[in-house]
Amino acid sequence: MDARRTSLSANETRTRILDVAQALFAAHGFDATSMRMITGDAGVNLAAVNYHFGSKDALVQEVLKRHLRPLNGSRIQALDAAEAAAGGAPVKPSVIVESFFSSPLELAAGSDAGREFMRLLGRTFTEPSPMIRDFLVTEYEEVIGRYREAFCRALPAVPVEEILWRLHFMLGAMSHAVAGVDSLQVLTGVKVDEPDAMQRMAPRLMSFLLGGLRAPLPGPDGRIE
Amino acid sequence: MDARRTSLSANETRTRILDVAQALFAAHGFDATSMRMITGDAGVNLAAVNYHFGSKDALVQEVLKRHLRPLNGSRIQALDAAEAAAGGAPVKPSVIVESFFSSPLELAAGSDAGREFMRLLGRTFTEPSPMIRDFLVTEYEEVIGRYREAFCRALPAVPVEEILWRLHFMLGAMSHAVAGVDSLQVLTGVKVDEPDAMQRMAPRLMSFLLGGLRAPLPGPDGRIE
DNA sequence: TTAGAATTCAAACGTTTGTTTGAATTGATG
DNA sequence: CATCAATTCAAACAAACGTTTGAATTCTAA
Repeated sequence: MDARRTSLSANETRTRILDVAQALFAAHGFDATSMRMITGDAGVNLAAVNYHFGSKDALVQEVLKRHLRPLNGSRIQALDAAEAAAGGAPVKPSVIVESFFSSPLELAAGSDAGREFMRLLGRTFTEPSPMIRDFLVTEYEEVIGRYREAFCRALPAVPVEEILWRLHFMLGAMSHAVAGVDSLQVLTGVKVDEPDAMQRMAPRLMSFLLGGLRAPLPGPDGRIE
Repeated sequence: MDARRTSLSANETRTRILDVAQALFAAHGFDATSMRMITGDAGVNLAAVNYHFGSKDALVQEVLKRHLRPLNGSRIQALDAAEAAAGGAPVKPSVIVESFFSSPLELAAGSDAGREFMRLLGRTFTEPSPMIRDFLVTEYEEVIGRYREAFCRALPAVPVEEILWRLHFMLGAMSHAVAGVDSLQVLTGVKVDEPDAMQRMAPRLMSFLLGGLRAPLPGPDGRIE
């Protein structure tokens, strides 16, 4: 009826669905977000999600892929650059950590949508659904492999298993930190919701991660020192 | 029809529901676990949950409370003991960390059910549901307050906000680590499923946390050193 | 302008969800 | 043994879920 535009272009419908779905997934979780909530908020027909994406599961994957692909791409790019700068020599652990964690932190600090996505991604790691589990394994396979190799070259004296544990811990710390984890947020009083929270958090998290990475390994008896 | 016992005692029905619910919640998440799955696996009638607990939400809270109450109780007990041992003087940060994190790690290492519960608890932190959020805030209020105070007394030179950030990071690292986070588990190759995984993880995590806690604070410009 | 593909739409599909009901059964107490 | 409360049970409830359908509409090209 409008003189200018009476309906959305096909691509605009897609991106509006993706934007709204990301916001709702982040706010309520995948299961608690219904197709009717998504299409309602997006102002599109209920059948639009199935038409454009096939199913709700496919939409979930598409929402995650949209920003995760570029994110892991820039992680690999950063590691490539660091290795090139090192010229054959192993890259320093701190540089590896920095190149792995600066991309997501910049994404989270860059825009509201970026913060929203990282919050969603942090929650996604704890999703037990096989579909999401398989998706994450596929998406992270390459980047984790590259960084594991880089760590092993940088710390040849440290057993691989120890490196994997620390990588696991670091991923968990960042994941929870950017996810906000509202409960802990309220408990600790740290406000992750504010727009500039990520800028203030990033250097603190990076320092914490490097401190953890450099911590002395526990002896065979479990004693720390 | 059995000569020995034809039905369950009322309390046995309750605990069987709690046990089965905990296992299913940990395996599939709260939303993806239906009342019919719970009552079916427990071998009780569908209406039993509503009769004994009132609602599914109430069952969720009861499952969490059952082990979280004693867990946070022993945390406070450990801090009490540490403060008594210090006799008026501030408790060393490493001792505070140890007293906070050793209880959950022991719980996770003690039994399959303990590991299962800690895995569930780790996932619970990322649940966006208001009901769970409010529940966690209430349950953690006291213990977080006590430990925050202890940290502030131990590190008077460090601003409160910095302490809260680090507490937040440490909680995230442990939470993710014990939750297993199957995706990362597969990616990093770290097997958290095995029975003795927690015993091997605990000292490594503790060392990592202390390293992060002791890391240098970033300067006002965000530089680490 | 017209034919055909792409997209939108309202309506309904069959399932599954958590919860409730009222009768049947069990356990404890007198 | 009789009584009453506690518990279990099969059955049904309304509501919400993801998905499908076929017609209506819009867009694209010839």
